[in-house]
Amino acid sequence: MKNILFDFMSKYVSLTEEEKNAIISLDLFRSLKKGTILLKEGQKSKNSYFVLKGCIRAYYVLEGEEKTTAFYTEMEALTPPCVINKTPSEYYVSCTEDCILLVSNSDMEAEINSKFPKFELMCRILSEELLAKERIDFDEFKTSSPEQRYLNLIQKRPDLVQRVPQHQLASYLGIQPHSLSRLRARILEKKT
Amino acid sequence: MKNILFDFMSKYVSLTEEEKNAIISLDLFRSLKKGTILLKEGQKSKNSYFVLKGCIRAYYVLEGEEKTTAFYTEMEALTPPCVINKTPSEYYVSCTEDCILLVSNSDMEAEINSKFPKFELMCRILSEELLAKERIDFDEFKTSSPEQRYLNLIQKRPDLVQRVPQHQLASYLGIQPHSLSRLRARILEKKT
DNA sequence: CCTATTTCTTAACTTAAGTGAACGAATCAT
DNA sequence: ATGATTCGTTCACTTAAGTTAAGAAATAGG
Repeated sequence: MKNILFDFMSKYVSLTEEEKNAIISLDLFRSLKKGTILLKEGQKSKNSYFVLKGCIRAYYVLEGEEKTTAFYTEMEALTPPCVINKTPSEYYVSCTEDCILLVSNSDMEAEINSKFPKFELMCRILSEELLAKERIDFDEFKTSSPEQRYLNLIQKRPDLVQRVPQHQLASYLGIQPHSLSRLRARILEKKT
Repeated sequence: MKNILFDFMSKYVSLTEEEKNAIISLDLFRSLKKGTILLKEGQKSKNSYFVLKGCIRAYYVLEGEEKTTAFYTEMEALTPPCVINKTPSEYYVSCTEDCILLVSNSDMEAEINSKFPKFELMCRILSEELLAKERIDFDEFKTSSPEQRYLNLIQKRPDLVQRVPQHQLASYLGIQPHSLSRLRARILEKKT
């Protein structure tokens, strides 16, 4: 697991043994069971998550309905908006599978970053990349139909379609579960 | 104009006179006429934009149609994905009004950031904030209907509805111009 | 293993968005 | 000023998504 992390980080900065040890000594690795809730609506939190194994999802509860808006799988990171804005969380985060996560908190990050400018640099580059990616995803979403979005998802994250329940995928695609069922049937018919 | 910039920056870091002078000496301020194209599809660019006055928009040309996906107005910043990913741009950026912009390039930013760790810190915080905001916007988009999105826009960015052509707003809302017209008529009827 | 719950699909109906055509209004270029 | 293009609205029609209800399939818990 440590190697997976350091491989990931090496894409951004090269680390000395001292720096690696500093990270390990923080003791950030956590094993969590499927269904574990990491963050609840209304809660204040300083925790960020990096998925080493498994899948976590962010979802709102609106009028009693769960609305899933994001999945984070291997090598993906989530710092919930409530951590950045220091406000109570608008949404829930839970493990959709057994997970191994890196859980860090923002105070600790600030300390590490001021001690190792290299980490500060890595965090800046990483969040710039994530922002660029998020904007492209948003743009694609805006400019395509539900059907195109589903076909696009099959191409780009085929694993998600397999490992995640349909009704969670539906709201991720911005539609009702019924519509996703119908849409899938429609696609199957076209193929034949 | 310089004051507007330094007021903005002061929310993130406090600057010494030396640092302010370093920024001014970079000579980043640009006045641009309405209609000026800042970035074209296929073009490689290292430029980021910060809007001091006016409005710029990002749009794709898909099957001959312009699809506007974002507007940036006063105090908003755009670093196009092509700058981050070092790839040819997927979209266009143009001025929808006469603008005063700060135009910086990524090489220069890297140099400044390594010289002044304070700027590195500011950039990290800023992009984390923008990422959090972008995710919330995306979540809201996913979980609401075109009509709700339009009503939401009137609340959150009433200026946009005034200063930007309808057909550009439409694709920003993820719908066809015709649908926006109809939707507006529908809302007016409900009110009476 | 069996029941209870959740999840997924299908179908019928309603509502809204996509599409194409037509028209007036606004804008732009000459 | 005027003719041409672009822009916004309206209408009729098509297509797809929202909604409600019902039942089959899968899953979880005892």
